[in-house]
Amino acid sequence: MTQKFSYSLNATDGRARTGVISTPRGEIRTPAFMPVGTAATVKAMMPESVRATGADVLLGNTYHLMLRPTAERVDALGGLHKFMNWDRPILTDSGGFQVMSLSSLRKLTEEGVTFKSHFDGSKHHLTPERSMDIQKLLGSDIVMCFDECPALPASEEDVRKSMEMSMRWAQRSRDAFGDRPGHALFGIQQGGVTEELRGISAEKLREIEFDGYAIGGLAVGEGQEAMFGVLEYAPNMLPLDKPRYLMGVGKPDDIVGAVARGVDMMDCVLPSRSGRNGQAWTRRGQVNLKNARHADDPRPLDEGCSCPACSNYSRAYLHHVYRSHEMISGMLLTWHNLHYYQDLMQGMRDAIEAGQFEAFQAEFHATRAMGDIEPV
RNA sequence: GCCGCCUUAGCUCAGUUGGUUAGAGCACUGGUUUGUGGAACCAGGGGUCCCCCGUUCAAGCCGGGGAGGCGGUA
Repeated sequence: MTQKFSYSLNATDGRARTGVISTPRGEIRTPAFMPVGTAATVKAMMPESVRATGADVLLGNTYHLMLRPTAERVDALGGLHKFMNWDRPILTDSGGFQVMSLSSLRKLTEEGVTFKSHFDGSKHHLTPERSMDIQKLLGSDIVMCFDECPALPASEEDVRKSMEMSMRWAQRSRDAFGDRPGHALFGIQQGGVTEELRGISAEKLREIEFDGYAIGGLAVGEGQEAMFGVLEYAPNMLPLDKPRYLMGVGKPDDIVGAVARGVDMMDCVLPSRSGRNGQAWTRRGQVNLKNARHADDPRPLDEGCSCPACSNYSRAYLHHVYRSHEMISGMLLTWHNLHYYQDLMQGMRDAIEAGQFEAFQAEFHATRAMGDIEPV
């Protein structure tokens, strides 16, 4: 018999919580950070290296894989896990984020969204039903509802209308998903930065019933203060006994703040994208390896880090290979960034289970406040 | 020696029939990235336009002289 998808809560400390999501493809320790592998790869990383950083689950993307290589081709080749050589859980975004990020390339109606491919101009119709179909073809373990992610700032009226449509799409997604043991469907709360709208959205999602609940529509221009404001109440509107996923977040301090407010899962392109662009995230904050001050620095990026970039290479080397446009630059920094993010998650899980999360946060902020090490 | 071509930012080069504060790419100095259209993007610093003389209201551009460089030829 197929193992079911389930979530169990382990420990709480304040509003922060640890738990485990069980799937037929393995367990996900929460709070979890999920590296983003949009196009069937975490850019610049081998899957075994991603795993070595401590990741339990990856993201894939409906829109991008639909265009290329197409969901049907992935299906014919044995599914996304086999295709990309990652046998652990995969969460797929529904294409809802692209409704915003590719707004100049699409038309939106109640029925769904028509995208004009940035590759060849061909038209692709994405509806809740089609998004469910694609995510099924991909073999996704955690399927996301098709929603509209509106950019902020926006008028409350626009956010309300958008949220209401996303809730109708959530029902259509639920209906189309059907009964798929071992696979999960997550609803996505919308409502911008308005508590009332977030409440209406949460109520609707709970009524439909999902295997997990995402908080969507944040980190889209509102700023950290406003986002934390929403997180003061949004997680509490969602069921206690299901995972809560804050979509698209974020920077390390966003992540710590979100976990403190009861979030269980997050994803973000930042560690991987920054890595390819010469930027590192460390315990002492953001470090730009492009900067001239690293050129003669024999010290590691972060001497407290055990990743390959920090164990085997100097800042001077990381600086050199970035400036030389060598591919290993993106590889090493992406690895470091993902390793740091996973270290951070493990640190939070340990602290929560030990009832020390407040002290952990104080230490986290104190270390960052020190700033990066002085130049040699 | 003679003939031809060239000389504009650190580098490689654009610069209309003379007309505002002389541009680009790369390099340099920084910054930004939040459910990836991104090994991306943004901003900034930097120039006796080889030198001198002339013509002109006005010269990177036209004329003369000189200095470097490249090529050809004795």
